[in-house]
Amino acid sequence: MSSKKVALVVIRRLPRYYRYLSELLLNGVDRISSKDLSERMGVTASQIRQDLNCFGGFGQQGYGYNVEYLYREIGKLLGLENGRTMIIIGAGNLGHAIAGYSNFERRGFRLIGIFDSNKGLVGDKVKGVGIMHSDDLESFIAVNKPDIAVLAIPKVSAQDMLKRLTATGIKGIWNFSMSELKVPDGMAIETVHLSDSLMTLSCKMMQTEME
Amino acid sequence: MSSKKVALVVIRRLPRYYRYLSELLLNGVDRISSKDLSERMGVTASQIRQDLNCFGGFGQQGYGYNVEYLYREIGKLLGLENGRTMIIIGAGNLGHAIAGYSNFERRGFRLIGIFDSNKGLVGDKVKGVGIMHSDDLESFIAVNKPDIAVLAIPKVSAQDMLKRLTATGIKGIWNFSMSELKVPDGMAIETVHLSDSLMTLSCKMMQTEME
DNA sequence: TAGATTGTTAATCGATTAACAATC
DNA sequence: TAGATTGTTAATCGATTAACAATC
Repeated sequence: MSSKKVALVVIRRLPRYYRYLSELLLNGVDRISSKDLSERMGVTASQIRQDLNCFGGFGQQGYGYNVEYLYREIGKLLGLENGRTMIIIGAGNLGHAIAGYSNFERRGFRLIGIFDSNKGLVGDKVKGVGIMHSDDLESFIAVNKPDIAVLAIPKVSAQDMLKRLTATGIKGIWNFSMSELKVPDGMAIETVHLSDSLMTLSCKMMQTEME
Repeated sequence: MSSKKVALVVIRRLPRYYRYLSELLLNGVDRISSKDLSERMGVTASQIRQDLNCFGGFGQQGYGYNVEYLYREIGKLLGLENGRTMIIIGAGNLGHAIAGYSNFERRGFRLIGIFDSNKGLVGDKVKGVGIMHSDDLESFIAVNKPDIAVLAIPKVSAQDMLKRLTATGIKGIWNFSMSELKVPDGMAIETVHLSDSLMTLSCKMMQTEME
């Protein structure tokens, strides 16, 4: 049933198209050609057309793309119209920071719970969402069926937690723990490797320093 | 002088090699072949050898690689032996989370200052480092010469702040703001796009959902 | 209709993998 | 020396760019 698998490099470019289209929309632009968009984004027009055609024909020959239509279609591809709900596991600094990140709501993600294994934190509220004890995770998920779990816990507990989450049938993991987690089929994972990212910056600095 | 430029895809793999080698070292393994390492990491041995040879020959025919030596050499490539110092700009949730992220110290990065434009926060300490007012940024940099500035501020202020930082001669920017920042030659930037990452996860979920 | 611009096929480029001679 | 494994070249694969026929 599934059309042939879309390359991850293409998927990773969709959010960027989405952001640019969102801005065009805000500026009242109602149509755009791949050439025009390519110049604003600093990519080739070919790439834009190729990328979009992985998912279907959203444009019209001789006209270009309708900004609002394309924006909404890419939103659908990104699953933003599904009204994703999420829970954060780990109410440390990082958990708090993610909870406080207002941009997610703008994209249709809704935080419905925060969990921590420290009983001292239970009952506190972050952005109006209460912190619950990790022991109650399974029962909460069974009732509220969140789409995404955000892992903001130390590396050592991450693998165990993933196992528990797998059993609950949760569909997406946004992983900030250091671990290299393997997820079963039918589950999606996206890892943000902060420490790798900082080392990459440092390496880039080495390169520029010796130019 | 610079040997031919190393591809970014290769640079981005170095931190991962570094982590694996660190673990081998911890486990007392003192030599490893590209084949053995490739199996542990789930990549090809060819790729490991190609990647390493972008920077020089670190191995020995018939023997493989000395773990400690290779670990230290990759550490050098990553600039981890430079003892990088960093400042965080923006003491909101994200700034706090980054400050509290102990993994950076382990890799030789040292936080020496935090700045915020909110006078109410000035004087507070995070992880033993005091929050200063943004007005004092330039004078602080002039005296303490930090290597890296972490941008944990809203999108609107990011472009301005980058301009100020450019004037100070700072060499690396770790950017958590939404903006697509352009940096001048001689400056390195690494952007962490949290909201793009979350949308990517959501898109991956769409793909797995329809399999 | 003529002009514009897509969707798509073909050509190019770069990155990954395979193969093997060099050598420890 | 023989066996092992690198460093490096050649082959393959995939992603990007160019070109153009289809068509609005």
